[in-house]
Amino acid sequence: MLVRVGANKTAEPVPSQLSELGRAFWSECKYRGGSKLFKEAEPASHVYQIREGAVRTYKQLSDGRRQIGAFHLAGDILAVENCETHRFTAEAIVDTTVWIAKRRSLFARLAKGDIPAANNVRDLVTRTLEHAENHILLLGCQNSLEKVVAFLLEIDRRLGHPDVMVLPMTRRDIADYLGMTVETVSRSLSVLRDERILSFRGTKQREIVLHDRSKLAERATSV
Amino acid sequence: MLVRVGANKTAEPVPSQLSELGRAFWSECKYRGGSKLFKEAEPASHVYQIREGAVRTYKQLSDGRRQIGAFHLAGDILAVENCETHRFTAEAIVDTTVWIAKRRSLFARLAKGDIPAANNVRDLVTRTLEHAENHILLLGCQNSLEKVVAFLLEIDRRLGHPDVMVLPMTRRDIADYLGMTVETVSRSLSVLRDERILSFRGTKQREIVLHDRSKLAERATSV
DNA sequence: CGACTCCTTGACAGCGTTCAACAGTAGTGG
DNA sequence: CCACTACTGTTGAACGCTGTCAAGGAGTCG
Repeated sequence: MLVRVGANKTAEPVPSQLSELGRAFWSECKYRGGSKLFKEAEPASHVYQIREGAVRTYKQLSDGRRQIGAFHLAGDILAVENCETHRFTAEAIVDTTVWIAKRRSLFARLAKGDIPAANNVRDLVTRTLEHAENHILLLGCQNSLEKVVAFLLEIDRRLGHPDVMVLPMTRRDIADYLGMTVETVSRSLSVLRDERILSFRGTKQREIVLHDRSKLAERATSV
Repeated sequence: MLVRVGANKTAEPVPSQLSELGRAFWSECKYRGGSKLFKEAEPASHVYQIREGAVRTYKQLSDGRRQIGAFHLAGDILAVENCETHRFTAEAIVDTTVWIAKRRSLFARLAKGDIPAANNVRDLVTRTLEHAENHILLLGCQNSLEKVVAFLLEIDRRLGHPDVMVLPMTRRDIADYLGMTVETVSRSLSVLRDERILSFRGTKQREIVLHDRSKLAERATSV
């Protein structure tokens, strides 16, 4: 389930905003796809930085309805904004490597007046809020096709506009992120495929090639 | 539109978390219903504390669709979390009195190591995030009746469970907050009225009496 | 009074859900 | 290797919730 392998020893750069905190600050953990990093309402003891893989954060209702708040990809930092307890559950979508750091260590730095660290934390929280507000706009105002387009543009941007977009998440994850059903997600993707805006690579339906990003963006909701 | 009347001189207590910042910190402004406190994308120069009245914050799409992110009532503090620029528009719903303070003054305090102020700011931001995440859950997972029930319970709680709930906002505001149409909001309220869970006082449809809060809560979505 | 806004209600349509069937893939074990 | 199962994703058909359109009542303001 969870394997701590000690402080990181790789030579890769830390691709994030808290890198200044230094290597010794973090230690590495691995999670199998489907296992939880933490659960809603648990005490928030650590912050997480994704090194490889992907994580979904969600809230769930008693009858099983699930709302995914965000997908977290390599480089993303997680749970900085959670205070005493986690307000949602975090689950590895695929096998995932993360660096974790104790929140206490981080706050100790902040208390000592570490200005850059404080700025980084503030930036992270601001970005989280911004994402949530855009998500609210999407859920409240957009129709199904617009939602799927917005999702594709978001992931494409966050993956750095790759030739082939490899989605770690299932259609169900996408549906629960966009507040719709898997069937409607699938139908919307089929519409975009029929319009030659995208295609699936090979027989896998999780590898998407965007043929016309500007045409895709035209289908998006404009602010 | 906007009338500055100088530092506040009333004897009322400051009903909020930033009260320790002191009276001299704030000055009073009045806004007519419908006028804007600030617009999306404007530089964020002040923070706002509502003394009387109500404010809606929203984002708007180019075709007119509007998503209200939150309603702010007396005592609420606004725009602490906005960094360089405001990420949404804030508009007085009715005639509203606010205290405003320069962000620079607040940040100067934080920079000087004012721990209580920093904690208060962190609490405010956490609460804002929590509200946004619950809002996402509502918009993504709930049907129209559940949304209206959630709205009523939220306002009832924030007004301190009054005998008569006087809504400052229109049905359109409620609809744009819940991601539905005015007609459906109206129909949902009629359902609750027909079930004797609530009634309208007098001929005004903005004054609501909750007859059975536990029955109302049963209709709510449970986590 | 007329013009306007706000709200409710009815009729109807349509978007998205629900239900169902089916195909493709992956994993497991004989 | 194949059989079997579980899971994932797509597509079709029908239903129903919610949006759209329309009408009308009630309150407000000049």
